[in-house]
Amino acid sequence: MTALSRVNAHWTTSDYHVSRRGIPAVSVKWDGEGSEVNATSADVARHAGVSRATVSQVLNGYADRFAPETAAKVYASAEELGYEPSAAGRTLRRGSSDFVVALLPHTTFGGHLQDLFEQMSVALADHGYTLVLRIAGAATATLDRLVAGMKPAAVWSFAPFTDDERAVLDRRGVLAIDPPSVTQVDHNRAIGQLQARTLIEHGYRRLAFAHLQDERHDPFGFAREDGVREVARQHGLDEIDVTNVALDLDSAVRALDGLSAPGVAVAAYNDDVAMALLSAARLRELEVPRDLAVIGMDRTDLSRIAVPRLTTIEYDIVAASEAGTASLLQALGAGAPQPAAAPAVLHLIEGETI
Amino acid sequence: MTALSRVNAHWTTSDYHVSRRGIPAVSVKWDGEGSEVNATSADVARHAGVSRATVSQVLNGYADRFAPETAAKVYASAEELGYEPSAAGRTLRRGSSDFVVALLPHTTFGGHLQDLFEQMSVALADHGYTLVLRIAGAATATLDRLVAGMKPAAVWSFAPFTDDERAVLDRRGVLAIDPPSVTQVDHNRAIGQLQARTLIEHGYRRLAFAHLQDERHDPFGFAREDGVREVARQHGLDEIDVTNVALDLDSAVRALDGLSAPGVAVAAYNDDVAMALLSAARLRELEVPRDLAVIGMDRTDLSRIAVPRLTTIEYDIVAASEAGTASLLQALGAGAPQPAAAPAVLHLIEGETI
DNA sequence: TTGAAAGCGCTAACAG
DNA sequence: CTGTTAGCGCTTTCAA
Repeated sequence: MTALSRVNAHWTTSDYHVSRRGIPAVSVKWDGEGSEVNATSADVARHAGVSRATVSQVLNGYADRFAPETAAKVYASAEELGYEPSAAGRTLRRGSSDFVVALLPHTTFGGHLQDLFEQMSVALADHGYTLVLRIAGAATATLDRLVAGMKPAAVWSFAPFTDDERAVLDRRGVLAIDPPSVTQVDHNRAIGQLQARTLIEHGYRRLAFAHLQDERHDPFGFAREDGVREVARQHGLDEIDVTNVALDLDSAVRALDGLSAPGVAVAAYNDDVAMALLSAARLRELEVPRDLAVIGMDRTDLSRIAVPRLTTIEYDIVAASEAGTASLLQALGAGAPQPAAAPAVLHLIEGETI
Repeated sequence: MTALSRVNAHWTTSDYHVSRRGIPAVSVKWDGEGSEVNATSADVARHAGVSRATVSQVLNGYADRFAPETAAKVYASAEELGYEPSAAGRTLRRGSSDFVVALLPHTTFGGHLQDLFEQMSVALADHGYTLVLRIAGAATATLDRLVAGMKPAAVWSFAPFTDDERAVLDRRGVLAIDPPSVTQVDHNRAIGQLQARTLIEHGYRRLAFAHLQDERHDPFGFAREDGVREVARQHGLDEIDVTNVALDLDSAVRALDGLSAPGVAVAAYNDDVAMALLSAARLRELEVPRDLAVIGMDRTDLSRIAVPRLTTIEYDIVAASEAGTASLLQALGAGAPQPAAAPAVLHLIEGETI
């Protein structure tokens, strides 16, 4: 995994390489040479000796209305010509396209997000949908253009829609799918709860939560904090401390100084925050975990490399995404059977920091 | 920045929230109540008291062919009705859409990539294009479907296209833009050179390069290694050592043991690799930078938090992306003036590890 | 069991 | 200066 790894090439304008193959003036000959480009359904029909209507029907799942050999001819013809239906034509006729737009959250954009989208891409492709991605934070005006222009079958978001996004999607009448904030909160709460329970099991009685202090909007931190607090109360502990950590050493040291360490056990928003606190502890010559205990969240590669290794929680994004995909397909009316039960997605990763 | 931060919510199928606003049967009344959804150019024309052709012309940059007040009526009408042209209709007519597909490299997917795409989104939107993202590396069959169906104005890639991708794009006759591998190599070479020069300026005479050993394809490492080697030779140093580091402690320790430290100065593929080596050095009780010098690449947040702070190189992705966007627009025929000179994109970040 | 015809929204050529 | 017309590729009645 290379969650940390950044993009790392650069170029100048003149360095780019542009190519476009000559587009043949007429689309299809008699299968003359090599595979053809951009065959239309009319081409397929002619090649198969049937009408365009027949091609359309057969290729859209109504093959059983036709004689088997007719259907076979159509399939063969489409295959030979490398036919892919034009999204434009179909969209125009049907009123909405087969594209599904997924909004990429700007907040969390780790290395594993692509695994999620890859899983979704494949699952959706099986049902004839094509997944495209959009940066969520980008101006909602361009979202409006995208939705109005592309007429996607659905817009899906990993994080709850902002009010602006919601307004645009409603106005354009597009199927909009996001996790309702309530549940999102509950699940993030579960993360906080797991962190707190783990700390308490290890004997800690003074808990704290360290937020990531970031310029970007953080939709998750407060729910996690609540999860920690809740468990602390259930165990009759003192009210938890709450602090903010930006990803620089000064900020981490300041946060640590405010924490009335030694002896406190911190649930960190994520592994970055946890690592920052560990560095701060080292500067202050606190011993981990004796003087300061820390549990992270995410199981980044670097958290495993740290000395001592960070105790953290792993989130199985692929397992989680399968559930998300299922709900998306269900909303689209593509009868995906529901998975029997939600799979476990949270795993405690042992380290030496608690 | 939260390059490290992973996605961190989870959900089950039943948790998702689905909504679709009722779509009005008829698109436009006499501007009766609130803004209308999905007005067509015919609606705009009727509302403005002109023909559809006039609307089309005015809205596509030929307003000067008409009387000023006619154009004004059209603009006002479109505005009032919230008109966004249908991509499907336009695509059908024109043969290609206004979408530009950007392929997301699977290899490097750091937190800053979204800044790049945001910059591109805005720049393209100014010229009437809409950027959508695709995970590269996902089955090329779905790329084929996407290209054949969406008929994008261009497909742009940050990393050179694979042969499969190139074949699909050629076959569909779509404008394909990627950095040619030669230049890509040269620029990565510049990164290696800068690392080596920096180490040498600090007095080191025995250099090494540490690759990231990763399951994913690494298109950049070898060029960087070459850059380091080249500078080492120019300065008459011994041949450089080369090693591989996976992102776990065992691997890093093994690599370090093979390096004939103490005394060696390592140019790391990226900050992750550098951090792994620093952890290994700590385990082996080597003192940094006396026994082991390390320079990274990327300037991750955690590299700044490390004690001692990592000396590294920052890559200004937004400056770099501007050049990329310019070349894209140029290829699209949207006459973007070339930036005068390529901006500096590589910056040395001082730390205490060399 | 299959085909003919209409029309989705748009733009380009041409006519007035 | 502006409008009429045709047709991009597809799917969906409806008729044969």
